[in-house]
Amino acid sequence: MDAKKKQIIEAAIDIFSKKGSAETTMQEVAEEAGVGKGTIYRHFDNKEGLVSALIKFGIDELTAEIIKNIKDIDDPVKKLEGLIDTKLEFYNQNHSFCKFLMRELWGYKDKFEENIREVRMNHTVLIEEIIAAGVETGDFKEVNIETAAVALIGMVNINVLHYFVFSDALPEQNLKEDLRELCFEGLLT
Amino acid sequence: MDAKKKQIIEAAIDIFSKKGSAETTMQEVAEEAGVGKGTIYRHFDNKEGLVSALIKFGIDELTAEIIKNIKDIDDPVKKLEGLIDTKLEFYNQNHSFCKFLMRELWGYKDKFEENIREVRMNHTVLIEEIIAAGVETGDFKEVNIETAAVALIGMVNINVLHYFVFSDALPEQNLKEDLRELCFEGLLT
Amino acid sequence: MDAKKKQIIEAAIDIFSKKGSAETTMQEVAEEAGVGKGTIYRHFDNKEGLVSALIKFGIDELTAEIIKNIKDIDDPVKKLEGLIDTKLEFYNQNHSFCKFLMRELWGYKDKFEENIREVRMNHTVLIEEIIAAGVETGDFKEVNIETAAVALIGMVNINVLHYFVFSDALPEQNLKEDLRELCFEGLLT
Amino acid sequence: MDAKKKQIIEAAIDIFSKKGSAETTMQEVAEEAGVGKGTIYRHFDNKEGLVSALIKFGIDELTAEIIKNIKDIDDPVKKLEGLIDTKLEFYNQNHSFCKFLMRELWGYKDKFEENIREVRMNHTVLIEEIIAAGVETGDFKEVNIETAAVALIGMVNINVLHYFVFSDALPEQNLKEDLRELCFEGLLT
DNA sequence: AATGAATGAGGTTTCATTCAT
DNA sequence: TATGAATGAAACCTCATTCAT
Repeated sequence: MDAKKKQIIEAAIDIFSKKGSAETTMQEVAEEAGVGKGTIYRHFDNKEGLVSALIKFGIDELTAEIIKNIKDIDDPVKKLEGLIDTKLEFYNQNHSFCKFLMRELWGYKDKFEENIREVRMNHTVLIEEIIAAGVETGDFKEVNIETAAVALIGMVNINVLHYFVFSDALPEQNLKEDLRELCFEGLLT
Repeated sequence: MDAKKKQIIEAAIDIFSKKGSAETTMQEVAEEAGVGKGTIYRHFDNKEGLVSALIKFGIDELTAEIIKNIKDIDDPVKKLEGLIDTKLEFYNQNHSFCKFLMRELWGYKDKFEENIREVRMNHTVLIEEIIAAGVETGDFKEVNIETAAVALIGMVNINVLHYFVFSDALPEQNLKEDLRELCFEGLLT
Repeated sequence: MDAKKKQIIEAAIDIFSKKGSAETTMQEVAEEAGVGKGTIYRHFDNKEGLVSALIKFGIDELTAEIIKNIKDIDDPVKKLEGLIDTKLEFYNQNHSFCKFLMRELWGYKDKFEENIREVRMNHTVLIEEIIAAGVETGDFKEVNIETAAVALIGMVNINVLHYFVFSDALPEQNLKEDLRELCFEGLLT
Repeated sequence: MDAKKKQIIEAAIDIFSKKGSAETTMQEVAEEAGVGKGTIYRHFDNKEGLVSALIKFGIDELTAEIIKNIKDIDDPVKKLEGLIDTKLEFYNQNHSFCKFLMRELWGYKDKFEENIREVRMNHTVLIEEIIAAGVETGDFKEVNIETAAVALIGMVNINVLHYFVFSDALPEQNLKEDLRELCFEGLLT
């Protein structure tokens, strides 16, 4: 990828994640990236296009990371564990982007419809397939696949967002284990 | 409450939930409410104050509903069930508001800090207390209370948001049961 | 008409005629009119709409003036004389507007198509009808009506524009008579 | 002249005549000419210089053509006929340029002052001289030379522009004769 | 010499907010 | 008290021009 485009993407993620894309001006993005305003428009159609591109860029990286980490695992339980771990690690290493993503993602239907679809294809469906495989093997209960996948996403994402917003960092210990346990065995003793 | 203030709140929720508060003008809120723009400023300090008030208004209603429904229950498991049920029913009956709330809530730290605190006090903490009680009685595992509470919120809220965004309605059957099962017993057989 | 709208129209004509509409900013129009920029947009859709409205406004006034002055004349020769006189007087009394009109009118086809049509309907056709009547009565030669009407317009308008641009005023004497003579009897002795 | 400069001039005339110079970007001129943007600035100071050069270039060609065609004629009437004919033929063969010229020429005083003077020197004065000679010989009436010359220009130019704008071509027959007749003998029978 | 990526001043337009009626 | 015309700051985006390659 073009070096200048990468500069812009990184600057935009940083600054959007601090103030939100609506509260940030293109001027600020340009300054943060150390380029002229016009340069942003050479690489992205408009502000919405920039936001879109950031979402796609991040989701693609996360998805690639997940796939890399779980492609050689067969056991659905281990696969799901790997997925949770990868998500947590990715978010932890991409603090700003993570906040940005969680907040902009549930935007308004038509605005980034293309991206939301992409997210579903690359993310929800990925999880749905693992769960479906686990149901098939008898490892998982016969739950509604869609509900379970979305529940897993909500569980993990909202926890990450919660800790980032209120403590500026994930709890140092056991978040992984806690989430695994809640996900696999639930609250009851 | 002033009748006109209620008109404005209801109109604002409706229209904000369709297009997002950032994409909606005060003019549009005024028209939808059937009042003059100036009248909105008689009841709310400014646009941010209006958004804030809507969030508080909705959260208060939800919380009141939950408390009403579970205050006479002693068993932590039943209490949590009641909470999940009440949330789902409330969201289902307040379709627009629900979407608005989920989207605006994870806004940007300083913007609605007051409201986010309120939400935590009235909502997360409420759940934390129930879980803590359940841990006390031995009904629940010795999980991290905060993580578990937030996981529950994420699980429920993101599912609701997901179905509202992609299907415009909650699944007709079993969402309650599915979420209860995932929450209490997890995925594993 | 709204008093503020009139202020804007007059200011816009003044300033557009000095620098051309493309070289003038809405800010300048607002300042000249003594109103806020936003006020212009309450009365006109956008800059193009403003230019359009000015053209229509002026043409309508000119046409009304012409019709008022020649409606009671039957003789085609006198009618055409009245028309030439009225145009010269109107332009002379509306110095700025005249320059503005001549320059913006021959703009680019699709830009003000509606207005150009209006000008033709209200102006060229008006002249064509007088000439046609004169041909009928035998006062005028059997010329191509359209060519003759446009020639008359060009003769008068370009002279007015010429003198306004190069001398800032019409020649003090005889322009009327000179144009009448050229129009009716031509150059030859 | 430099081959590349000619490419640029021709491309610029083409594209300016379609959309107007204000609505055309240097980028578009460069693309149409098949050169880089920078190359245009090697041959012209800036955009205004380019427009200026086009006007001068065209006027010079037209003037040269006229002079070539009438330099051997002595009779003022025939001379003026030759001038009208040459103008019509030149415009007819340079459709785009003609529209461009007519529209940009009556621009704003200080913008192309140099060019407007040039046009006057090369064009109006040329006509004034012929008319003056005709008055001298007794062929023409004792009209105001300046008014008559400008009237002739307006008559011819506005007709050409009119037909180009509304019919995309000059009338197939008799325009020359009609204009000669109007110019020399006027409308009256 | 030729290019086109980069720039940033400057333009149009929107919209939260005010205030005279 | 209620209104909505008026305001002008501020945002997005364009494009003439420059300059490193």
